[in-house]
Amino acid sequence: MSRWEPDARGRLLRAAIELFSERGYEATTAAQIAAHAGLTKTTLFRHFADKREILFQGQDVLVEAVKAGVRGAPAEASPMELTRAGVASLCAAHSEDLRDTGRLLDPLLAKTPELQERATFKRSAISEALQHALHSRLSDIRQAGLLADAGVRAYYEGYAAWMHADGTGTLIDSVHEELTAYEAALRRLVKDTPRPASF
Amino acid sequence: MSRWEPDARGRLLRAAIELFSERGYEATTAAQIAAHAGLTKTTLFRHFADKREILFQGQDVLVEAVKAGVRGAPAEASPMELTRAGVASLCAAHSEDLRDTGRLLDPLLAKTPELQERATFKRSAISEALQHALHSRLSDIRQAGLLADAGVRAYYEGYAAWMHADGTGTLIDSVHEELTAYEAALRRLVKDTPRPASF
DNA sequence: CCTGATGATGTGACTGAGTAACATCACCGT
DNA sequence: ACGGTGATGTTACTCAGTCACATCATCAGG
Repeated sequence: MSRWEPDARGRLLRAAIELFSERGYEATTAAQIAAHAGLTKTTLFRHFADKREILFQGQDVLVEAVKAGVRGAPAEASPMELTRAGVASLCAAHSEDLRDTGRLLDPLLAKTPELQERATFKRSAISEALQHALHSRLSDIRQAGLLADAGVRAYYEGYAAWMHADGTGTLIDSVHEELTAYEAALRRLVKDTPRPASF
Repeated sequence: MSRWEPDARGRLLRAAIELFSERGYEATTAAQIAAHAGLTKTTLFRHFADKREILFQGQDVLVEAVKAGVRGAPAEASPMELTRAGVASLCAAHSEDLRDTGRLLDPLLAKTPELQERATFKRSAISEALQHALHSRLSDIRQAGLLADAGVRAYYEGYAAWMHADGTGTLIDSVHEELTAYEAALRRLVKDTPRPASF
């Protein structure tokens, strides 16, 4: 299977992270990334649709994972449990070095609006997938939307907490914890809000 | 105040919409847009940071509006009422021809991923602004997040409904209606979910 | 061991987005 | 009339991304 140097995509990812971290995203040329990975600009764009996509490769997997997670949930699952199943499947879909990669990616995202835009788009794709999956099991499209938002929030914030933590906790535990907190916040919200909230 | 032909930004917007609708986004050159508006490519990029931004000009106003709306809400307002104040202010921040512009923009967005990405980014900017504004009045950051998501959902869906409707209803009514529906969905969600929603 | 098919890569040339330096021109106040 | 200011035009440039074509490493089969 493997001819030439294997794992061109992985090499390009590492090269991109390294160069972006040194010189910044805009100051790094696509040709430089390719050369640093022992390839050419043309080959780079054979693997990725554009420069940003190097860093966000494999996010499509997450969209599929979240759908599969909801689809695979037991028939008697409550709306919240369906959401949990979706984000749990999301967590399981990652590779092991996500923590290290994430730690390198995080500061880059923080200072590069162009990358934030792509990250936001990927997040919304996951959110939409989760919403549609939930909708097919819930009938109420608005509940599906609210749960999708809550689930994706819990996922991203659980991920951030897990990434920055030194401990040996797992991603999925961190996300579950976050989702539980969101569920509680939601309960408090409804309880404390007067019924006729008109105007 | 007005020298030369006035309202360069508006002319560029109309030119862009027209050409994008005819030939598509990618097939339209920045120079063509500029020429169609009686300007030059350089001048176009003096007004807008990039090609997409022509269509999304003025969205910064919305971010400010949502902040101001929450800030201006009465001290005794409930969380849901704060959210309502934010999105109401959002609705009020629009120009009158939004309906027509939106109807032209909508099909473009539907078939141009590059534009969807920017639209998603703008939406997330509004959502973040709403969340921060709510957080400063609510202390619970997770409630702020959930409410921001619900509010922005109601805003965008209310907007879509209002835009496609032939009637003479107002934007704010459509959005309020949507937000009420979301509040109801939220109540049902909490009521129907068993308390120990673990696993 | 040769040979042709296949698929990943390289080369060179091209279009278009976006930038920058410098020149120009319309208006406005004096 | 005159000078200042700000919006625009001109020209040339870098870089992202594309395309047609050439190359080369591997593998299957003779």
